[in-house]
Amino acid sequence: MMTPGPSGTEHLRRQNTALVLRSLRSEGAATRTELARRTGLAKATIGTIVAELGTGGAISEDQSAPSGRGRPGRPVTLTGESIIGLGFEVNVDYLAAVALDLGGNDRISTIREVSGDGPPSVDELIALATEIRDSLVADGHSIVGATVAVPGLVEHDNRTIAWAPNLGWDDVDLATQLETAFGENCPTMVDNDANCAALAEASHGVSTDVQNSLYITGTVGIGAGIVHDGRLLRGGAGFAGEVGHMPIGDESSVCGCGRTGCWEASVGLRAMLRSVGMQEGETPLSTALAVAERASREQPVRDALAGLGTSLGIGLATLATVIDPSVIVLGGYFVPLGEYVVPAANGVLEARLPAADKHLPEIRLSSLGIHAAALGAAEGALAGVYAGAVSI
Amino acid sequence: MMTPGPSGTEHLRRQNTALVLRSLRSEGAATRTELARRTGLAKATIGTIVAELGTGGAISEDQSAPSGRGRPGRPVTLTGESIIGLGFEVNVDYLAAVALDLGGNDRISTIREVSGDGPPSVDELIALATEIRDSLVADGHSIVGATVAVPGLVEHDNRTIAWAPNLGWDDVDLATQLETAFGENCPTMVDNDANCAALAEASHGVSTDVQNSLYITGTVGIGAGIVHDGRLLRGGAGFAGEVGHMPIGDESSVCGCGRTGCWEASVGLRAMLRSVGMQEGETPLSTALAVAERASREQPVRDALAGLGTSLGIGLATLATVIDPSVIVLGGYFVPLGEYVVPAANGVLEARLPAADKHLPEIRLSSLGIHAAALGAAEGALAGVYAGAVSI
DNA sequence: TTGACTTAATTCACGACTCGTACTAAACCT
DNA sequence: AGGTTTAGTACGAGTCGTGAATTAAGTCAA
Repeated sequence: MMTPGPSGTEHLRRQNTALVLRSLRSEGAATRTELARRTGLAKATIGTIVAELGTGGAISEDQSAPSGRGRPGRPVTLTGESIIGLGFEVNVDYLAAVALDLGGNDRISTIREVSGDGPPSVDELIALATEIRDSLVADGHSIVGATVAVPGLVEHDNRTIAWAPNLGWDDVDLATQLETAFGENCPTMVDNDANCAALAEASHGVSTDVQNSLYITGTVGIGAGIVHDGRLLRGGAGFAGEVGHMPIGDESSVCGCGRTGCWEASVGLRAMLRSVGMQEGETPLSTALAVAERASREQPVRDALAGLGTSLGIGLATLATVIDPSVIVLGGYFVPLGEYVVPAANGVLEARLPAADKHLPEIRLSSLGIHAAALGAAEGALAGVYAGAVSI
Repeated sequence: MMTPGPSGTEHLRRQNTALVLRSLRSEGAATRTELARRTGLAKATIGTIVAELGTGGAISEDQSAPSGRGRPGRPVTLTGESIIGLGFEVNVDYLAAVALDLGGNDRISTIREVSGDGPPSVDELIALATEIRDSLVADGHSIVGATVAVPGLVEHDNRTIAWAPNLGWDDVDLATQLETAFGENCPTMVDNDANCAALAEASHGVSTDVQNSLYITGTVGIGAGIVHDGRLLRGGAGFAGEVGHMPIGDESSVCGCGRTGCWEASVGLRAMLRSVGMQEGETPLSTALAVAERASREQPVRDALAGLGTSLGIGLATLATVIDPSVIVLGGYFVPLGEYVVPAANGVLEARLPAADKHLPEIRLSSLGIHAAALGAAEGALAGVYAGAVSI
């Protein structure tokens, strides 16, 4: 049921160090005394931890802070410039990379279009990853880990891609390939892109204020990332969140997977375009922008989008009934169309949720854009530090 | 995102003590040397922990064990006779109580029919609870906690009933009422009955071998308990698992909640009876036994139950797509009808799950019967001990 | 029966950790 | 200048886990 390993005293120190780091991140810079109050640790303990963190380059000390009586405190700030987590996203038409330091600043944030046609190759990803890593290492940064977000199913060990139809990278042990490419010790993980985006919204986006959130990706397919009690819900085999194929849609609409009645056959990009009678553009986002532009002028388009919102709401109501998120974040193509689909979706939630009068999840629109998945991947790479699993 | 408190050295000891306890429970009795190997702790540490556990009455020591060469080890067994977790279940027509010791033996297991008609009163529960507690305390047992399972929504703090239509116990702060009734320090929690049953199956039932399971209650209503990574999934407000009202059923069937299309309007007890053309009996279980008896003789009944299995399968496929359980446990009235509904449900899972060829959840039938919820509640009361949160 | 051998459990000295108290440092106020 | 107030540090005490050495308790062979 639960199996953390044995704990020695140095584990205790990592735990408390992580506690200080989390406090600095979530509640901002503070003096040692203030940190002692926030964490409940003794002042002496805070002193040694902060000193250690200082030599490790995780924090910087602002000079003095005049405030009323007494000796002024010296607030420590979580800059962590030299401590970096790497995040990558592999998508059909681009590669994205984000380098996030402990302070939460993205020191690198890149999108690289894929050269030829067809999805990128593993070699292209490795080239991008090693290039970025090398430049960071050359600048004296120390990298604590890397995560790659992919559109597909990832094994539960977070190392191997089980099934990624859009990339054709089936059964690729991506984590090991990258680790050997990096040469040095740089623990690497692979995760689903929706999971990563959900983590990004929960740590840097619009759902930072809650512990339970549900992120919905909206492109041609529909995926979900579920954050429960601050942690990703991955499921027994790592395949949780493939909500696009929930059998709750119209039985007459055929899904790309060959089945009928899949949710994404009703609310995916193609279904949306069919309902408004428009053609697909360059990217899901540009397509949605074009639709939003027409919706601002034409009532029938607005009506069609409200219908889409209803279908969306039915799926969201199903999901909310099961996992009870505090916040639902809509991403991808739903963002530009938010004002047209969210009211209808909200109406369905109010009508269908068993505990609607007690508690209703709040629908919000993603604010992170195309970097979401890579940012969440980088955050995931840093997670071990904040959890006390990794020492710095 | 994560907020465990500060850790001192005594916390470390509790952590490692809990590690030993878990090892003893899940892998059985062992000598100190064997425990050191299993947990990774030093032999000296195991020695002191075992000694402490011995004086606390959690373990007992079998005398010697002749096995080949060398000094024979003295296996320690997790009897924990004096350390008790209490579990209660409040249902419409009965109260159940289970007293579970650390060794996993239920020392008391009682069902009490409710006297008058209508659901039991809070006073009846308190009477039963204090009676059982007093008799255990009189026998020298020490009670580490109590949990009450109720059919309804429980606030996220696990203390207050938010909504229990079948009991009429809305907005009752049951935890505080029981704690004051107990007098002494006996931390008490309240939880949903499906959650408790899920925990029971995961700790003593048919899903002990996996970390991710989904339990489905089948009575007039349908509920779910979700165990993810060995822990209950409760959701942002504690309302997760109200799957009976997922909007995935037949739009023409009216649910008891007044809506249409709820899953339980298609697979609840009443819907099942309608499909086979039979009347409701005394209890859901006796009703299902009568149906199973007729199904063993009449093909039309079997056909109707297969149809029910298909509806069941659609809901299970929806759930499995979202949370990816390794095992699905069917409880309540589904148990006697298992052989008639499971094959159809399995067929739907195979046809509908996106990753069906990679991984398919296994449907199993509950083995714990009517005590399931109370047993899980007792297990939940002991959970703090195994997690290292409570010292003994 | 005796003595070598093997394995289990305990003892002990050591290092790492946290904590509380006493002490020093650095400001402001009168 | 001297007092006051608050921040940070130094230090000893107590707890914990660890590894090596030691003791305990059997088997096995002669």
